[in-house]
Amino acid sequence: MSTGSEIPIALRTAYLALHRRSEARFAEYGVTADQFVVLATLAREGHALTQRELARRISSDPSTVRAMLVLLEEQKLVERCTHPTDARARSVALTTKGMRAYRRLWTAGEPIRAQMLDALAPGEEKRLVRLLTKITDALTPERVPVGAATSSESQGDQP
Amino acid sequence: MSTGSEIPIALRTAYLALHRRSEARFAEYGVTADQFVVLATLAREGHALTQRELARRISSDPSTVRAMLVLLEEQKLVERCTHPTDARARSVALTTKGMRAYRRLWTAGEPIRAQMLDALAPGEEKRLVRLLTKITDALTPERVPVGAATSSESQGDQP
DNA sequence: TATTGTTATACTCTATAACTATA
DNA sequence: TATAGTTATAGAGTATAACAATA
Repeated sequence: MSTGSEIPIALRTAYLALHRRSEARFAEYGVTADQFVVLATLAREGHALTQRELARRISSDPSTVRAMLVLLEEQKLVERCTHPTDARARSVALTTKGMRAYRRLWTAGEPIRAQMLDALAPGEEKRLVRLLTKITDALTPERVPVGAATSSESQGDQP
Repeated sequence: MSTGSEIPIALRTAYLALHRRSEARFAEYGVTADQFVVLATLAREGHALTQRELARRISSDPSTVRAMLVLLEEQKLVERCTHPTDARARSVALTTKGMRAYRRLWTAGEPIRAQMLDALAPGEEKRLVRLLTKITDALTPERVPVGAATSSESQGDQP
C-alpha cells in the first residue's frame, strides 16, 4: 500500500537522525548543524563566495543565508567584504578563527561519519551517494534533463 | 579529501530537495510538509496514537508534536481525546475532514513520488531504502545493536 | 532592466526546563 | 518514582515582499 512512500519516509528519517546527531555534537562549540554546512562549504571551496552562490550551494535562499551569516559574523567566524568586481555583491570568507573552528568541528563530527561508514559494506557508500544524487536531480527543476519523460505520464509539474 | 563527507552532503541535499518540493506542493492546501507527515502517520496507522508515540514515529519530540497538533487542531484536521485507559495521555486521531485532506494531499504529492521513482532503475528503490535504513540504524542510539563494534574504534559516542 | 543584497515581517519547527496530573 | 502532557520561553531556519544600490 501507499506506493512510492518508502523513499520519502526513509530519506526523512535518515536525514533527521543525522541532523539531530550533528546538532548535539556541535552544540558545545556554539554552532548549529546548518551553520557547520556553511563553514564547511567555505572551507572546502578555499576562496570567498557571494551570498547568492553560497545560498545555491547549501540549498538555501539569500534571505536565509544572510540570517545565518549574521550569526556567524557575530562569532567572528566569517567576514563579508564588498566584492572586488561587483559592488552589489558581498564576498563571504572564513576568518582565521572560522577556519580553526571548522577544523575542530570536522574532527568532532568524525565519530558520526565513522558510524555511518561502518554500517555499510564496501562499495555501498558510493552506491548510496549515486542513488541520492539521482533523487536530487529528479527533484531539482533546474537540472531536469530535457528528455526526462520516461515511464510515468503523471508529472505535470514543471512549468 | 574530506573522507566520509559525501553521504552527509548527498543526504542533506536530497532531503532538502524533497522537503522543498513537498512544501511548495502542499502550500495551497494550507499544510506544511511536516504536518503532512503527521497526517500520513495517523492515516497509515488507522487508529489513534498518543502524542508520545506520534513523536517517536515522526522523529520528533513531545513538545514539537504538541505545537504541530495545535495547528492541525485549529484546522479541524485532527482531534485529541483523553486516552481511554490512561488519563494522562491524549489520544490523537484524524477527523473526517483530516482524512479527506490527507487523501487530497496524497494525490497532490503523487507527481513528486513519480519523479523520484522514474529516476531509478528497477530494484534501486528497494536498495536505496535498505541503505537509508542502515544509516538510520547506525545513527539512532536506541537501535544500536549490542555487538556493533566492527572496524572503527572511533565511536566513543554511546553512553 | 535585471540582479545582489537588505530590511521587515511572520510562521514553523525545535528544544529545554519547570510544572501538573496521573500511573 | 516515573511517565504524559502542558506551559513558557527562546532561538533557528524559512520565505515573501518591498526596497536600495549597482550592473
